[in-house]
Amino acid sequence: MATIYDIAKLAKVSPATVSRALSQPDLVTEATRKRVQAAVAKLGFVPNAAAKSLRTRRTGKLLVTVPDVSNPFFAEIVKGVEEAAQLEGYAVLLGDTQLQPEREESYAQILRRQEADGLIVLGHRLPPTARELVDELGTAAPVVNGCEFTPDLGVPSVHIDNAGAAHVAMAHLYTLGHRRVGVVGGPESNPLHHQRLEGAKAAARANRALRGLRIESGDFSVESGYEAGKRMLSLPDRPTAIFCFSDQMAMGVLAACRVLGLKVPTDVSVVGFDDLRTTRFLAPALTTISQPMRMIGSETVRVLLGILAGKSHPDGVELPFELIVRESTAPPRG
Amino acid sequence: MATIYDIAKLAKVSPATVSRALSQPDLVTEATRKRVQAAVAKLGFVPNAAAKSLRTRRTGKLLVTVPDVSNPFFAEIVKGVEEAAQLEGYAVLLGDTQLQPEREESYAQILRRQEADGLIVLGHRLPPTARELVDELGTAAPVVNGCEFTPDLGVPSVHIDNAGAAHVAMAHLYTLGHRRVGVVGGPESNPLHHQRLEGAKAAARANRALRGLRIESGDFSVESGYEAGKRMLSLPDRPTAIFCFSDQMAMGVLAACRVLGLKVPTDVSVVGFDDLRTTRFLAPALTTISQPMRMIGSETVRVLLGILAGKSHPDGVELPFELIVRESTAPPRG
DNA sequence: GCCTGCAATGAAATCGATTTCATAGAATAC
DNA sequence: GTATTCTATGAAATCGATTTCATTGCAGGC
Repeated sequence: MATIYDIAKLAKVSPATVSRALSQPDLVTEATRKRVQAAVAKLGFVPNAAAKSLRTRRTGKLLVTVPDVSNPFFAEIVKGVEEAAQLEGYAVLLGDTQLQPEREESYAQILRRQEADGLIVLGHRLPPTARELVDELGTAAPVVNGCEFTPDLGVPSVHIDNAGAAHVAMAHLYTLGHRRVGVVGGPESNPLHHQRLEGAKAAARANRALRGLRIESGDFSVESGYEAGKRMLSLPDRPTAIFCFSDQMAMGVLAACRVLGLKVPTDVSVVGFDDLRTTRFLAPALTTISQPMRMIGSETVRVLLGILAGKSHPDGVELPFELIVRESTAPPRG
Repeated sequence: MATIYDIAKLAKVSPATVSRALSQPDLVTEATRKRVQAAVAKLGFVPNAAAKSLRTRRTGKLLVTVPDVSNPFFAEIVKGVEEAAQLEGYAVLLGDTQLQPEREESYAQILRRQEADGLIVLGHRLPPTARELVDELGTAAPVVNGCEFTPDLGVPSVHIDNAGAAHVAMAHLYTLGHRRVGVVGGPESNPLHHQRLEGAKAAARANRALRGLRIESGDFSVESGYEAGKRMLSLPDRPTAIFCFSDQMAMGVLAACRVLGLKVPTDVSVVGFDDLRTTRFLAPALTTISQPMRMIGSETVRVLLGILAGKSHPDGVELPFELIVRESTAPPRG
């Protein structure tokens, strides 16, 4: 592997000049720049990243930790992150935490070792090492949260108004005339779950239907939606509509309906959350809350790079959502 | 940030000893190791990755390039990669190429700059820089291909027998009694597409049904499956069964059937490919070829680490597939 | 014609770890 | 008891870039 010294020798200049010719071209004459470039081309020189990063204290990498990349919701956000990062000249280090604290921590260490310039956490807690960093540096800590907003995290967050979105989804069902509405939520420990549940309850209250509200929790996966759906729909006074906190769970509920011989939306209305790319192709096409996943990803990058550039964004960013009405919701029968 | 020199001073040893105490503990006495560890704990020392990597020429990172992370098929493979990598102490750099040659190339450069120890390509071509590397180093080049096997790539590959799998899927349809069978393939340029098409044709030939074979191409996405399905099913002598080269396209075909008022499997049988986690929850549950995506991911890591350890795997690995019969296939009507 | 200021360059220090080589002292061999 | 091998450690070189500081030479000001 050729080094900057080899280039220097070949171009008959000092290594310092080579460095300048490559990273700050306007500091050298046209002539030397040309000579350096020629030498670079001839030897196929590529600067060593470790050496550069050791000196400059920049790695050009952003670390993203995600509970599960194979979950299409997160995959879409990661895609947005990657896209924005690449556009800004950064590479993406991906950490799949599987919600295991040890994995979360082990990825946070990567930031401490200065193997990445910043951290994007798609999840609701900061591992100890990241916590320390945030406590030390305050709003200058290069840590941003994506999609799961919790004020006590102490880092900027990019998210939608989850309570508001849940409210809108439920209001849609109440407006159609439903009174007994089921909610398939996320894990109890999840702040998203709580925010959405708050919104859902508020809507129920506003429609004097709190009593008809039934709540089950899942883990956002199709399987858990299927199970929760079966439980809920086997009740004697089963709900006439179900609002799920993810499209995947809604898909599970749809499958549960089929198994139980219930027609959607005739017997049961179903609303999802996320608007994954495939949801509109489900049978029936799913009514859902659309959230801008790509943009959540790209905005986290923007906020993070802002912090790296010295601008702090203590409050993060709130992005818009939208209720998309498709075929899976209708007035209750009779 | 504390450095190894600070630790050395505090522990009253030389930096060399600190380094040894941390990376090769059996080279130092128990006593000094303890002193060093105490100092490390006290100062919260974390070794600088760039410095380490500059000296050792190892980064502890593997680069994965993928056409589209938000495609659940690739997301699942990436998950397998991440899992295996983390288990072996490696981190994963993720590159989403969007099939754009410039992006592919820009990621290959990362390998050249020695920002990663190896490259996993999920795709069917090597960008120029990776090509060079492979030409230079031969089977010692730390480059592995995942899922899209082409012998002329010149790098080991982890994949299933795509032609064989397509053959099995088609044979299933012919055994049910179908004669007019449609195939929704991938892009013409895609080697996977060709291998599967070969297998499909062979099956058609073996069943004397070549004439009834109709071929459309998509791009593996739901949308393209939907379009291809509509085209195919609007024909006067429409096929009674359709084999899609991805579950996503099969999902699109299912949606097309609904729009055209055709029942699956009564009017049309549909077979997918991949067995994504959600396909069994589709309506109707999809008959498909199951391929071990996670394992494809983890095996690429294993092969790659093998190469880094000096073992070459010129032939790569072929993993098993399986036909999973669910509800979307049945004998043709009448 | 001399002084000042700027542009272009080079020498050498620097980033923070690892590793080679040398050395002192302890352990073993005979 | 002496020679020899280990063991534990330290000094200094090293990885490959960037950057500070110094120097040279030339243009412009007076």
